[in-house]
Amino acid sequence: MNSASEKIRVRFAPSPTGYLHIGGARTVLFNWLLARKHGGAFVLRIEDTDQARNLEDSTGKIVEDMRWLGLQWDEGPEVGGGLGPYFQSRRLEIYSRHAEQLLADGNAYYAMETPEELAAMRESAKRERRSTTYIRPDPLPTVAEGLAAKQAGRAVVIRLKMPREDIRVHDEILGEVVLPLEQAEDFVLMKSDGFPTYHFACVVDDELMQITHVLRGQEHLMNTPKHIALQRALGFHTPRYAHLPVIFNMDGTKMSKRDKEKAIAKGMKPPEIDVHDFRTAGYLPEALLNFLALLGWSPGEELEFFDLPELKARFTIERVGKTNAKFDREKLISFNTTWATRVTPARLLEAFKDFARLNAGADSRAAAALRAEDSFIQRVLAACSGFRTFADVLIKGGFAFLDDDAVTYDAKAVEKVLLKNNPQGIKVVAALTEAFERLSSWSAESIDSVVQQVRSTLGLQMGGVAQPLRVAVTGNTISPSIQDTLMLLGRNQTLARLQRCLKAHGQK
RNA sequence: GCCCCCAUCGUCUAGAGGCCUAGGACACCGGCUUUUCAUGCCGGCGACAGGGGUUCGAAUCCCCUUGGGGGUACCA
Repeated sequence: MNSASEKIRVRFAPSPTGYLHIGGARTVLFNWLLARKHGGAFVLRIEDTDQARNLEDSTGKIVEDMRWLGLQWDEGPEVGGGLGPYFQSRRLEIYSRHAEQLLADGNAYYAMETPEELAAMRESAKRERRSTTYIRPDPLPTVAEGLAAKQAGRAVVIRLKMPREDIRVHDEILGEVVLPLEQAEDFVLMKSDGFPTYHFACVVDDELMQITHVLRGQEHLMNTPKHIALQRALGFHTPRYAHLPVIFNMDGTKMSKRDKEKAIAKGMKPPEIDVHDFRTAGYLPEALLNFLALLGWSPGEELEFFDLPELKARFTIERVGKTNAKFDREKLISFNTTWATRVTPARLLEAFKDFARLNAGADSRAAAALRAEDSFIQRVLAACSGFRTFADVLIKGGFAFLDDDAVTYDAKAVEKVLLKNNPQGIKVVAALTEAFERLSSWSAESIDSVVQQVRSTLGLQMGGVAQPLRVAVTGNTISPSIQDTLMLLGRNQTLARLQRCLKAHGQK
């Protein structure tokens, strides 16, 4: 899509209203890919022009999520660049200057309708089944009149005089899109608070930051004619546009932060929506990225797994699809399971520690894991292989990080496995304890021989021995194989936990 | 309401007129493995929204219908 001579410059322009949304992450990824693919530049620009919606430290959060994904920008917050500032709130003079030019050229005008008048216009438009709501004043207020009104304290905005013609857009993904301007109206450029609207700031900044390709969500498609009209009025060039399909929930609703609140209200576990949610839930960025890439893009071959370098090598805008996609969490989980076995042990360790840090405040096992030796964490990870997310590692292997007396017993497991049948399980635990006390060497083989011995002595099935043992040392019915479980604990800890269990649940 | 976009298995998709009795992956179902939970391996089920054209021939091109999505702000 690029001529060889053109240096590609793309941007991601989020408004700082919270964490990076999963859909935004996909947009970041595709922009990053396009820039890296062609040796271009990836700009991060913060669109903080809505004073009411800006959230404290939102930029910091977005930046952190992008870094976690491994999608570094070349210009923008924290890294600077020659075409800044990269926060729109710090570019106010630039927008005013361009607004004045538009006013002077007669391409824009001051408008002074009150909110009530605008509401009335909307009403009548609806009644008359018109698509345009705003009616251009005739005659237009002069600049002098606008200034005077502003001076008098009235709320005054600046609107663009839209040309009366259709606008044809060539979209790199959608193809030719004809947008009849019959229904486009004179939209606001400068708000009465002196801030530019999104449309205005976006067009001015894209020009000044020399953006060549605009890759954004399809919800922006209908903004494009406005932007093109504005570019023409300003004498700007028009970048190439590519509108990405939208990502939805499996039920077809939009993935929104509101889903979390709704789930909580219903007493259910909130779904992951923001990148940060997936990070906290124990997903690998490798898996998330791979999954996201395949949401809207396809390599055209029957290949499924890609890391960033491979993605970079294969990505082309031509292979981005037009159809909206649903976010299949099951498939993401499957990707995560696979990626956990594809990354190096060192990388897996690093990712797990990141997860543990994020969860240390809420989960004692995560906190305990942070105090463990790296090599020990790796042994736990290996013993839990096949896990879905790191959250499952905590469930299955968390017992290994805890101090012996910090182990809590699951009431149901204790009842079912230890206490039932006057108490069958406890007797097994007692027998095992004695046998293990006599065992001097501690290996998977010796552990296994003891378990087999006790099993045949008591005439039980394997499960009848392994489960009581598992509950006794981990407090629960889920853990790695019994040999791995005991190897992780070692002889001393195993014996300590067995004795503690007998003390807590055994017969006096 | 008006404008715009989209349309292949439940989901993500391959397919750019004959290679298609439509391929892959996830999910699902069945089997194997098994000391818990998972993983892993093998097999199975499963789609071109409907109707008209164009063509020797259409999932692929055109039109209509239907369905889904987006826009219609002094939000971005």
